[in-house]
Amino acid sequence: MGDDDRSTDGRKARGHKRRTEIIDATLAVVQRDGAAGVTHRTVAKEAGIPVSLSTYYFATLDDLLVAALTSVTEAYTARIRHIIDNRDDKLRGLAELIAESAGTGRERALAERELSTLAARRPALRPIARRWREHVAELAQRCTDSPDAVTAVVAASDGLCAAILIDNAPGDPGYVHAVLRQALGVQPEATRQ
Amino acid sequence: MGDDDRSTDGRKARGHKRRTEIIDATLAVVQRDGAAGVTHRTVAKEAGIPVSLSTYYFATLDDLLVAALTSVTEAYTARIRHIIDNRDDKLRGLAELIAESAGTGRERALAERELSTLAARRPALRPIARRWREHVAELAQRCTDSPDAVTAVVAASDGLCAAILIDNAPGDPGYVHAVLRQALGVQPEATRQ
DNA sequence: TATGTATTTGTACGATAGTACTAGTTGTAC
DNA sequence: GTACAACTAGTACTATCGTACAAATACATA
Repeated sequence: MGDDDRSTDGRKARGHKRRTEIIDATLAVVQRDGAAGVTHRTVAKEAGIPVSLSTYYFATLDDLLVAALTSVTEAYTARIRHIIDNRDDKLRGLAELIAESAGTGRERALAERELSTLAARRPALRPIARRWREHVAELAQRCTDSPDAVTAVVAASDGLCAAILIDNAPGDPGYVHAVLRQALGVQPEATRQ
Repeated sequence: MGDDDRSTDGRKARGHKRRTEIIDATLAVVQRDGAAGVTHRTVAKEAGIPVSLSTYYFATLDDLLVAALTSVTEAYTARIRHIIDNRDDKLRGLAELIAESAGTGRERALAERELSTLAARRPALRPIARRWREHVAELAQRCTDSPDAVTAVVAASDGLCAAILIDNAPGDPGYVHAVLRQALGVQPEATRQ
């Protein structure tokens, strides 16, 4: 009756943990070498496990990429949902989240974009990639009644991310916030929360 | 003194033509199978030429992808420039260009996005990918004096493209135009050309 | 403790990749 | 026409890929 992880977790829990480790290793590879660099071997090396263990949890490479994209998207949508539920100045929260992409999470954001591009070509992945967009839309709906404004905010959010990544611009939350407000159509002196 | 293409073109011109053919074949492969499907062999097969001919014009696979991205981006920026120079209702022209992505050019637009994502990871390609963004900005500057509005339009343009591609939405020029106007911050009854 | 299942590992096979190499062909300039 | 350079083509080498497979180990449960 040891008290280390192995004994207390149970097989099912440990299996789930391994799965998560492999997904994390996959994301690390995507961050470092891009989606094209993802192979069972590179992932296994990153995770410090034999190749056959990677194929044990993800029979095909496609399964692995799907799982990685799902994981990334769920994490992102969770953050947006948190802003929607707990934040008064939602647009500001969104701006900070976007700006953060340029800071510590730049490579991470790049990986997300790469995986989302991958999703455009795989119908099975489209619903997943679409989800974060729906969450941003829901956030925007709390700030305006205009459908066009909602669409503009969603599109601008995506475009701002891309701009920050490609232009390698500094992710200034204030600047991003100003642009989002512009897309929202609010007057600077009369911002709706 | 023949009058067929081979004789009149000269060696240099024919070489350039071959180069273009290979680039087009590359874009066709990207459209069909994505950037990951681009290999010297698939491109050569698509172009109907032996593999070694592809490597003759593009020593490495990277050279080929760089050339393909450059070609795509130049074509796109040329169209934007045409709108800037010859169109009165510039925002409308931009909207139509974006909406067109969902119609006949959907696969094409998808290829462009894929290649642009590729560019985010290769510093050498960033200036090229950035160029179309600068052109859109220039277009927007003809419609407003607000820097934030310009940024919003550029970001929204990119985001709208992505939305159309991923959500597979219908590319309605009127709708796109409305959203762009929203980003621009003009009132529906007082559109500044 | 015994057993069955989940997990882990090492190894191997066929396919395909990038790219180098050599030889043949074509067009141009003298 | 002759020589030179550009172009075209076939082939082969090495590396790495996805994936399959069998054996070994660990662990929960009876």
